[in-house]
Amino acid sequence: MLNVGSNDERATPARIRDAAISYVGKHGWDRATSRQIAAEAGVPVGLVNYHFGSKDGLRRACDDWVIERVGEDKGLLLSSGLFPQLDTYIEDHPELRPMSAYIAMSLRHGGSVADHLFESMVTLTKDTLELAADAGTMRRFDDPYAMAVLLVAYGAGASLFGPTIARLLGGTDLLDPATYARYGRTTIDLFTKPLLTHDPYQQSLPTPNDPDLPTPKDTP
Amino acid sequence: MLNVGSNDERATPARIRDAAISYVGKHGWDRATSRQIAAEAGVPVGLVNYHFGSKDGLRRACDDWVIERVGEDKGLLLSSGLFPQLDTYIEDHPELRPMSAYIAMSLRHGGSVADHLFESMVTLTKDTLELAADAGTMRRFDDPYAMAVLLVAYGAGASLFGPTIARLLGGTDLLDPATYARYGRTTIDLFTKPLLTHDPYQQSLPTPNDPDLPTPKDTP
DNA sequence: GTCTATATAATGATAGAC
DNA sequence: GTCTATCATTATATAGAC
Repeated sequence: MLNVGSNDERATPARIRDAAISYVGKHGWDRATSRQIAAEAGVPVGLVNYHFGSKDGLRRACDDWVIERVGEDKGLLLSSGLFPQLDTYIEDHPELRPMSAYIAMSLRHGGSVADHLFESMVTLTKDTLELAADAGTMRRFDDPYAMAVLLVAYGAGASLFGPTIARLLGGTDLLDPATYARYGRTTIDLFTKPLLTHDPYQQSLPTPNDPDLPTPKDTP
Repeated sequence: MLNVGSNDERATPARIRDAAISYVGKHGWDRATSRQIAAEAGVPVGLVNYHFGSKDGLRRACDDWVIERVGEDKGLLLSSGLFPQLDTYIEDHPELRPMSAYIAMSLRHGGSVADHLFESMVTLTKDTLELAADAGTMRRFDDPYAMAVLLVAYGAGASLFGPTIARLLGGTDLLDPATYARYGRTTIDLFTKPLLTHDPYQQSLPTPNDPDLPTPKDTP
């Protein structure tokens, strides 16, 4: 029987998996229940465990599927929430939105998806830095890999706290034009002119006024 | 009766609250159960709801308590996980470790503690930037508040992904000397020399080699 | 493969003895 | 205030009819 009369021609395991990705992207695995996922997929609870063995089996299947899709689709990787600037890719590919939300939720909670994604993004960023250096838009670094790791972590912070950043900057969404203008201007300001006036690895810093207030980028 | 013979002279509500902060710092509120928290506090389950009404009441009490403590102790704010460089404060004040873990968990999941902490850290960072500018160790910015917001978000990303960063940099803990040396060197490298060679708000960027690979710090 | 019905365990919350 | 015992609900997982 080939799902005659159904309003969704995908195979049942795929429907359940996609429903799980969509629901977990909104609520996370901890709050998600097998019943809710089954309801979203339009199947009874029993089928979930029939096809995936257990809730944890479903989670592994979702993680593997997302990791596979991220490996195939560079656009999905770029819109994975590791750099807020790149989230606009989703607007042209709305079918990727549930998976992007699932990835963002995975980044919050950690696990294999977060690890795999972070590493992929580091590799891509390192390559991008080299291309930018070749093109002359960016300088080169002593430790390009470590620099890519740092930049991905920074981008992840900006992405995870995007709503908070937007609110403090006077907007509701970081990608709203007025809010993003201020955000982008600040980013450019930070990276076009040196932040620190001295390199503490070459000469000692002048003593700050208040030793109890270490500068955020100070070294121990 | 004043807890005669008990091995903990604190009042019972405080014991339950501290046990909740400790347990939730490790597992998060979703996975934490009233029974586990009560067991850690050495009291039966009934007492939890007697003193706090419900699990959600206990959560509100913990959040309020942490926010209050963060307002009183600047060191706790600085070691709240929003800048990995500052976590060393915990080593001198190990009694703050459970609350620091609770704060880190709150940052992952959002909520009132995360919002309050982020805003406090922005204010402190903005003041610190001004002090550093006065001392001559840092330049000044067109939009100091937005710059503080951006730097706190970046620091939060570095903190939340600290274990991942450490692993990719060849270590196990970001604060291990060898690992932190590489991390610190990269941070200094990033902030002592300009990253971008052109300011796109003043002149157009040269076309990159691959238009599908936007540079991480590009503007829309 | 799909469904209904159920088994088993754990949860938040409460009642009542002391 | 503190404890034991229990309620009602909900979760995951499974058994068995079709």
